[in-house]
This record gives sequence, structure tokens and C-alpha cells, in this order.
Amino acid sequence: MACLLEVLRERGFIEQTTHEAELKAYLETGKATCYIGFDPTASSLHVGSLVPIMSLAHMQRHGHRPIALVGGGTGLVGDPSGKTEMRKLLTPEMVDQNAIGIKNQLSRFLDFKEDKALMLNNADWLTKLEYIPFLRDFGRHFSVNRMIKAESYKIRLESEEGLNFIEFNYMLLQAYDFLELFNQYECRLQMGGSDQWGNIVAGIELVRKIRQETVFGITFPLITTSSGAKMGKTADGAVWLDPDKTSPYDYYQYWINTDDRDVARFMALFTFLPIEEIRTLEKFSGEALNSAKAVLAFEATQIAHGREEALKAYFSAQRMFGRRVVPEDILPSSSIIRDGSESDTSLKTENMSSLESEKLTMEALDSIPHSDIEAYRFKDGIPAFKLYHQVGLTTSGTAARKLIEQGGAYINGRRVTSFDYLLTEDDIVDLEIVLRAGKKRYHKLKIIKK
RNA sequence: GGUGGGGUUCCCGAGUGGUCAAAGGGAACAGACUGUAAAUCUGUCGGCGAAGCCUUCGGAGGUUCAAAUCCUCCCCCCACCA
Repeated sequence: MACLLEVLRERGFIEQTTHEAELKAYLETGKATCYIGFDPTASSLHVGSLVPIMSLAHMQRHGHRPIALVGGGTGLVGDPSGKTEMRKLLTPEMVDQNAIGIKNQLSRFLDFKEDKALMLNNADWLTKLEYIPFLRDFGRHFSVNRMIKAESYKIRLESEEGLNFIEFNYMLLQAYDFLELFNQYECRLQMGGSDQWGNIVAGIELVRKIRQETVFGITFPLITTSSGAKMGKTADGAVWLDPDKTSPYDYYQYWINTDDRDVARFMALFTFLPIEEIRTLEKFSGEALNSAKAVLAFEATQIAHGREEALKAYFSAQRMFGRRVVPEDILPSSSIIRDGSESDTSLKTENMSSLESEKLTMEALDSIPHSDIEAYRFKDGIPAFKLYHQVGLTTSGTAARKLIEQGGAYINGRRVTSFDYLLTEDDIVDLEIVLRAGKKRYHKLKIIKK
């Protein structure tokens, strides 16, 4: 198997490494231990954390032992690296709760059985530190002269808001983490975003000073979309990995809307498809890339939410946006259903009539946002703009009016021409009403008959 | 602790008594063009069944016919000095 370092490099994970040659040798010994810290600033991780998560997954696939370190301790302090403003301090309770959510999510990407990966929380050791001993034993190894020159503090040192002491201290805690993990688990490699370089190097130097041992660091590039936006951000905020915060349908949609220029790069980073197959995408351009986007969206959704949810999102998208056949020669390793046929799914059981199975497929494979509504409510009619607001396609009634007035609202595929158009029983088709806002946002109303 | 400068609608940022739901830019949303892409152009961009009314400019009071703008107290941030 190729060296992990090369795999990560050719897939675009690596920005910078320390001691390249020794690091390579270390990884070739077979069983390396590596860690990445995750901030418990929210109860869920988001797409912005996928690069570190995927890199840990690659590690594990190469037989190494990844450690996911939840920053239950450092989260109490707040990392200022590369940030323009101070983060609100979280309460210990919030941090604990968030740490639990993050642990659950990481289990989707990593196998924690039999110590094949470890999940640790630095609150276990950091919260036990005593100030004076810590300063005497470790604080003396840190040069303030060096620290204030660190790139990670630069933005804040130059900004109006400045940097306060608790944040300045952060680097020491993260350095101590590395030392602790080296001592306890012989972990010799820390990875992190490029904004973590200073913190990682600080840890490497601390281990060298205290233990006279060499440990390593790798940083990832900051992944932005070609239009310059940070990865994983949309108008509504982050794209979460928690299906309750971002539905698998929306998650799939996020990926399918990938910019043409980003398809191959993201495929390498966010799927496990072979790099040779991804490289052949260079041949494709324009519309042909859309099938590749479907593969990207499908694979990414499958990794985060499982095959069933990925299929549901895929078929739902086809139903609303049209069927898309994925040619056999594109990404042959992907397990996407290429002809887009819904009949060929694992959800179907034997000896079912074709009608039954069709119905089951329709129901089971639908993950378009929907809500239920009682039939009688259409007796007097419901004004369109109220309905749009009610189902959440717009944030207010006013916004719904504007949407309709600008011609962006469709009911069952027909443009709504007046904001107070009254929806009645006549608008119900097959016990459903399909509302659409703009080109791509759908909501299905499912009618309940009493 | 002293002195000075600040806190404006999602973000940046103008506004220093009425013409202010508040310039400009960004983001976002919609339309046209398209491929659920990008770019471009156009429109929208606090809430309310839209008439007018209500809420908003760090917080609480006050002056005034009228306050984002003036006064008082408070909270927070920054710079310099100590």
C-alpha cells in the first residue's frame, strides 16, 4: 500500500509538514498514532471539519491508530488562532454536552472498536492542572518573544479587539496535550488546519524539551470554494453533519451544488474513491460534470449518513430535478445506482406486487422536506403567502409576498401569480401539494384525510 | 485608575434633532440566461392580508411636538498613559 503521506498529499490534504523525511519513516513503520483536536463549540461537527475527519479515516485505513481528541478542556479557554474576534466562552456544561454529540458523530467515520481508534477528551487532564506547577514545569519553556511573533496571533495582535491573556495561554494548553498524548499513547503526529501550525509546532518543541523525542506535525490547507467562500457555509449557516440539523437531503443538495471547478478537488478530499478515477474527471467539462457531482453528493452523503439516506436523497433529487444517468465510465468504483432506476433498490422485499413495491419505493425513498396538513383546512382556502411562511420556505409572510411578487413561487409546477392566491382542495394532487420557492427549494404538503 | 475613541439593521460601514426602516459595499433571496454550475444583467433585501401602523441603531431613564442623533446613569470594547 502506498505510504499514507503520499496518499494524503495526492488527495490534497497536505499544506505543510515538519521533518518530512523522518515523518515518512515514522509512517512507514506501520503503526503510527496520530491525533487531531476537535473544538466542542457546537453539538455537531460540520462540513468544515470534514478534512480532519477524512484524514483520520485515511489513517485508519492504512492501519494506523487515529486519536480524535475532543477539546473539552481547551474549549473552556478558546483558541484565538487565525480568528478575528474572541469567541464567547462556553460553560463547562455546554462543552460537555457538545463533546458527547461530537463523539457520536465521529463514530460514523471511524471504527473505535478494539482500540483501532481512540476518542479522548483533554478535559480529563487539563482540568486537573495546577497553575503554579504548570507554570514552573512548562511555562518556562515558552518564549513570549516567539509567541507574539506567531502568525496565529498576528491578526488579533494587530486588530482593534486585541488578545487577552486566556487566549494567549491557549497555545500552552494545546502543546501540553501533545506531550500528554505522547506520554500516554506514544502519539507522535498531530494534524490540524493551517491555522494550527503555531500550536502544533509549540507541542513538538515541548515534547523535545521535556522528553528529548521527535514528534511531527501536518497541517491541512484551508479549503475554500472556487468562489472564495469558506467550505461548508451557506446562507443558513454551517452545513452540519447531524441529520437533525442538516437533513441528508439538504446535505446531498449542498454537495450537488458544488462549483464545476471544485468537483475533482472535493472528490479527492471528501470521498474514498480511487485517486486515479478522480483524475480522469479532468477530461470532463461543462454539463458532463453534473454526473460527477451526483457521484460526489451521493458518496459524501453515504459516508456521513449511510447508504439508505444517500439513496433517498439521490432519488428525491432525481424526482424533483429530473433523472440523471451516470455513465459507467465515470468513477466506476462508486456504488451509485447508475441508471437512476428506483426499481433496483435493496429496500424492496420479495413477493410484493409491482404496485405495492412501487408505492413502497416512492414512500421510502422520499426525503424531500415535507409536512402534514389536514384536508379540511383547505375548505375555506389558504392564501399562498401564508402557506409558504408556514412551511418554512420563507422566513416571514412579507418575504413570501415578495417571493411570489417576483415570480419565484410555484405550486405543483405552476407559477403563482398573486400573493393571496387561495389554495383549495382543487390544488391537491395525489394527496400532495408541491410547493417550490425559486429554482431549487421544495416542500411537499402531505394531506391527511380524516 | 486617568485621558481619548468606540458599540448602527446578517457582516463591514455612513449617518450627529425632523426629509431615517436608516447611504454605500458585501452576503443573501428572486427573475432573465443556463447545466440544480460560474459569470453577467435586473429586482428585492425589519414585521404586519400593505392602509397605514408597529418594532429596530449597546441597556435603562430623561429633554423635545419630534431622538440613531441632545442629557443622565449603567454595561462592554479599543488606544495611550499610570
